[in-house]
Amino acid sequence: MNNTNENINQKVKLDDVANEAGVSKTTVSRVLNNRGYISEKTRKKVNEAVELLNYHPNEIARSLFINKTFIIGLIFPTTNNPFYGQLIFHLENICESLGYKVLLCNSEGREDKEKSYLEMLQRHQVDGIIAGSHNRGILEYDNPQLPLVGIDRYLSENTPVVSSDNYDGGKKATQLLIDKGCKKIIHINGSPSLETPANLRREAYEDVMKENQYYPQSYVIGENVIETIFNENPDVDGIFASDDLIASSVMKEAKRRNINIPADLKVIGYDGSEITRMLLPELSTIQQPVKEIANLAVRLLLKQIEGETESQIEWKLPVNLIESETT
Amino acid sequence: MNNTNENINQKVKLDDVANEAGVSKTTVSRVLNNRGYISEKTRKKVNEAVELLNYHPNEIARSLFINKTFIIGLIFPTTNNPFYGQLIFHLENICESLGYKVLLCNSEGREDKEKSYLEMLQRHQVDGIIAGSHNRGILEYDNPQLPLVGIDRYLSENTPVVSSDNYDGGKKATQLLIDKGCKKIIHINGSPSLETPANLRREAYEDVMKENQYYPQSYVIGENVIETIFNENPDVDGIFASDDLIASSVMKEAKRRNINIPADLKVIGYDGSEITRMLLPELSTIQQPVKEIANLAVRLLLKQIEGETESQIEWKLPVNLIESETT
DNA sequence: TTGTATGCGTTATCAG
DNA sequence: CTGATAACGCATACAA
Repeated sequence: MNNTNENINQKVKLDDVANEAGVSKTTVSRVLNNRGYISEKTRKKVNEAVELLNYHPNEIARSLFINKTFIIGLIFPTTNNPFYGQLIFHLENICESLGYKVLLCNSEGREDKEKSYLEMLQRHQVDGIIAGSHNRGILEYDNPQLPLVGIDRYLSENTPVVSSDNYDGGKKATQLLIDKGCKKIIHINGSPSLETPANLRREAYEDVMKENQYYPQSYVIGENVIETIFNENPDVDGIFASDDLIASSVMKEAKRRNINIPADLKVIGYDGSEITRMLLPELSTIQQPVKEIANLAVRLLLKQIEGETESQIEWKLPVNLIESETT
Repeated sequence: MNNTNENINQKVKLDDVANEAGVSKTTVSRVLNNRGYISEKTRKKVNEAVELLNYHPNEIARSLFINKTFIIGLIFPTTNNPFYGQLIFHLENICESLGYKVLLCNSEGREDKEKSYLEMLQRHQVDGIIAGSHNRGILEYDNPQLPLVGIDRYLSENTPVVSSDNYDGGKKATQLLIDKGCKKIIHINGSPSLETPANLRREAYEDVMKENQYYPQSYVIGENVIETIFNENPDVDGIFASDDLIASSVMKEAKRRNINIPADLKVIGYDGSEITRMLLPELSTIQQPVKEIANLAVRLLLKQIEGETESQIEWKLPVNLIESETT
């Protein structure tokens, strides 16, 4: 007893604290978790022993017993992207404030990685998963046991999806270009076959174009799309890109071709994440309410974890048009 | 037996698989872990049962037994930053490829958060921690039991630090500005009191300036530094910022003041992360070998985890000067 | 080649 | 108010 060296070579456990304090481990557990009645004297003894031995409860053992890990899995394409970087920051932040930790998974948009991550997270007994990526939704996300929320992504029939109001965003972007006098407006987006809510950006674009008697022309992101667009449409005077990175590539290519923005070509992007706003403030864009999206996603997930049911599946949060110099 | 509904309302465990296959759970465990001799027949039976019941081993229970979680804690200021976003992406990627998962912690550079994360990670029995942030090194990072690696950050006396060759980077940046004819060069950096390896960027700057008979002038990041710099030094013609985000702010302020870059003012940053290169390609910068840093950090950590010792503490990886339009 | 019994560190039940 | 004991799901030593 009173051996301050107990913690030298081995992790100290409940038993060690109990020995040090001269009580049973049940009592120590009770002190630590504030359960039942304990005399002030033993409480003090125990706390001193905890302090002395620098004891840290083993969450793994605890998790095994209570059958809950307080861990949330996050599956997104990559943190190396302004939008996802910001989203993941907020997701982690909110989880942390609610006592949850996050296991991070960079799927790189690859189905095989996503699949193995999903499996891994289940083995690790995560309490729930928040996933988003512009992948097809074929995955085994339909385990009814597993609390799940998608961000801008349909995961399975009944899993909640949180996203910005993509349709409204697409509408605002297209309308702005039209209002600014563009006649030949082109839209760039991911493949429609991915069936993500981001498709609504395209739908809105097409609807607004038609309403204004213009011919909608959407290109799918891929090898040299931007060059192709310029080559095939020398008279293009407006481009609505479905994210800011693409918009920045458009700007770069326009510069290379000596096309003046905004005089000859107007460009608007989508996302409006902090880093993009900082590094490319001249880009007009549709800003997503990233923090609110993260917040809602976490709350919907926790509801599921706590067994509450929520009938609403789709959640759309309002976007914000940022008019800058490229329009 | 042969009840396909066993997995409806409860997590299926080893015992369930054993029952289904008509063997003991020891046998199932052996099949799953490829240990000892098993007949082809039982192996097949077991695998079928696993398939049928959609069994996922409980990593938590496994971790408890083998006293290892295969989880690495990552403590960094925020994923909402091009450099850290990219670094964390690679760290996670490399860990994943080696069978480790990562618990993500956004410290926001706050000491209190960092402290509580550190505690949390230990409770969760992570196998090791990789941390980086421009904080002071006062934390309780000196638990000799806990494998640890710092990135651009001194954590404690003997914990390995991986960083870019900050001194060489600072030298290259400063020398470039001098070579380009700048006479009045100013450096912006974090507080020297933080005692991070990034201070070497400042040291190199000061050394090179003195060598060239120029007067070194360093400003510390803070409220309105950039405005202050321009106000106090109307004749400044070169700025070396210790990261690209600051450099971009310098560019913005210069634009506001109608100072022409690079004609009247040359600017160089530090980091050269992918996103910055994409969104602000015109910025000259010192590029860190992010992937190599991540790779080395993980390998050094795993060495510690596996009990190998490594005497070298400081690891400096070569930087790459990217000359673009701002110089 | 397979099965039984034990323990990893914790919490909860129940008895004292 | 406190302590002994079982159980969480798994992997190992030891038997058979």
